[in-house]
Amino acid sequence: MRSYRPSDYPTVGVTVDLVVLTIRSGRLQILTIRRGESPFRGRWALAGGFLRPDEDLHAAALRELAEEMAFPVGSVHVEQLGTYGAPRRDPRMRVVSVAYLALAADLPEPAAGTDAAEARFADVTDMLRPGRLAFDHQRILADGVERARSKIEYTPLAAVFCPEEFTVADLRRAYEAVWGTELDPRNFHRKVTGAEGFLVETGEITGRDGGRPARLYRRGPLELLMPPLLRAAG
Amino acid sequence: MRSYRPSDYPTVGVTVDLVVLTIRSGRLQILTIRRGESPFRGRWALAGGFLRPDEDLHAAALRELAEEMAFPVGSVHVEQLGTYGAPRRDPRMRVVSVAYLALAADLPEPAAGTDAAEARFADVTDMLRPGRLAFDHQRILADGVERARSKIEYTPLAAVFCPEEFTVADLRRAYEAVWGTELDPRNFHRKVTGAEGFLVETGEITGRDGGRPARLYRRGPLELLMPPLLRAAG
DNA sequence: ATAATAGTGTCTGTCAGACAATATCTA
DNA sequence: TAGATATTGTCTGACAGACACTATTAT
Repeated sequence: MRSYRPSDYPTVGVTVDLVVLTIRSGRLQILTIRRGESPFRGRWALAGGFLRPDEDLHAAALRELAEEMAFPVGSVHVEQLGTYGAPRRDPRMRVVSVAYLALAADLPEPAAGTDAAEARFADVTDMLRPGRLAFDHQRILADGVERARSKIEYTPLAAVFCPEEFTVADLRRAYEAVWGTELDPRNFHRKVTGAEGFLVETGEITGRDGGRPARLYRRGPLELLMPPLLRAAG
Repeated sequence: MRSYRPSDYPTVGVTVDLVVLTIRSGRLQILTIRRGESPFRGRWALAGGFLRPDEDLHAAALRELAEEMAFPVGSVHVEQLGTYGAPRRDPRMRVVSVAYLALAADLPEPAAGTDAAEARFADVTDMLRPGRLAFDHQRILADGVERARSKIEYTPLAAVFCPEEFTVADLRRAYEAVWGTELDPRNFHRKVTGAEGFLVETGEITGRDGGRPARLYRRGPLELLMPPLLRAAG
């Protein structure tokens, strides 16, 4: 029925929840907020909040991100992940949550928001275990991680996990962290440097490690990786 | 802010809208409903309606589908497409629409719903032209078509556009209709019959056309096509 | 020298696109 | 017979995984 009298439908709260992924210490990590109020008081949850009256969904996601992070929104990738609206997923009232996926390079320590007691990054593998996250956020996180894992197969998006200038090895370690696999450095190198437009050489090289210096690259203009990288082995 | 007093946030209507795609006369077609009331009265729009109090999002999509179609829900693929919530996308009130994508074999003629004056299938290429659809439904349709086009690359989903038993040529014509391209029948044949689990032979053959009879197949258990089919040429 | 990391070259198997050739029907 | 469609076979080029090998640094 497409009639718009408010009496026709119940009060529904619409929130925007965030799956914020980054790589720290070589491991894929997720931003979590410790809840300051009931239900699930003291438990960890995804960042999120209510959609505001005149706010687009995407804008709400960016706002939530900025609230939690004191954030340099430049090099962050944000995309809609999916919407979760099971009738009793929030015990207090009907809530439909639009989840967003955010991927970013090693972020500054999070700043706790208004009514969130605490914010931190936690290992994704840990938070994917049952009972670690409030509400249905474990499921949302699982969907977000799977989206990230498949998206870096056919887009150059893994570069957002790296600093502005990065080596091929940096990029490979980002893939390894997200996929949880090991890749052959030589085949990986050949593949990504051979993909026209994926990487742009800066002309500079590193000199810090105990090996041959590596060239530095920036993200190129390529948006779609054809053929895609394969998760099994690189 | 994650506090749940109703005064904190505005009234938001949540609807579920449907991009129902099928193939008729060799062309990809979309289910459209002629609107019976303002705004956009008399214009065509996607099927859809309000989420009910105790209803899951996916269940709402299936209900809308059944309402419009008098539907055999068996061989239909339904998945969430995305959520659209720009502040003034509906001129009357704030509406957040969760869009679903439904793919089905040649469907029975649609049955008009409660307050929809009329329902019909229309060519997708036609409805993608500006101004054909009400609200932001052109954008939602475009997203749905792109999702379908990419999804049949790496899943055996194109088979839902075919009858229960179908020939390799039937399947190829489904791909051609969705992608809007022509595929080499010989390479296509080799590819899909060679993909373990994509197709299961029924043992029967056709005899109706003016050529060599073709074997009949059913959908196999395969869920992910590796390597994927390529849109450019098959 | 040895360890460590960066990068190149090469081999082999698989699979894509192209298309010739064959099989089996209708008219 | 000609025409249409189904199916198989074959050729060639591109690219994957595997891995030997060279290059350049730190210790």
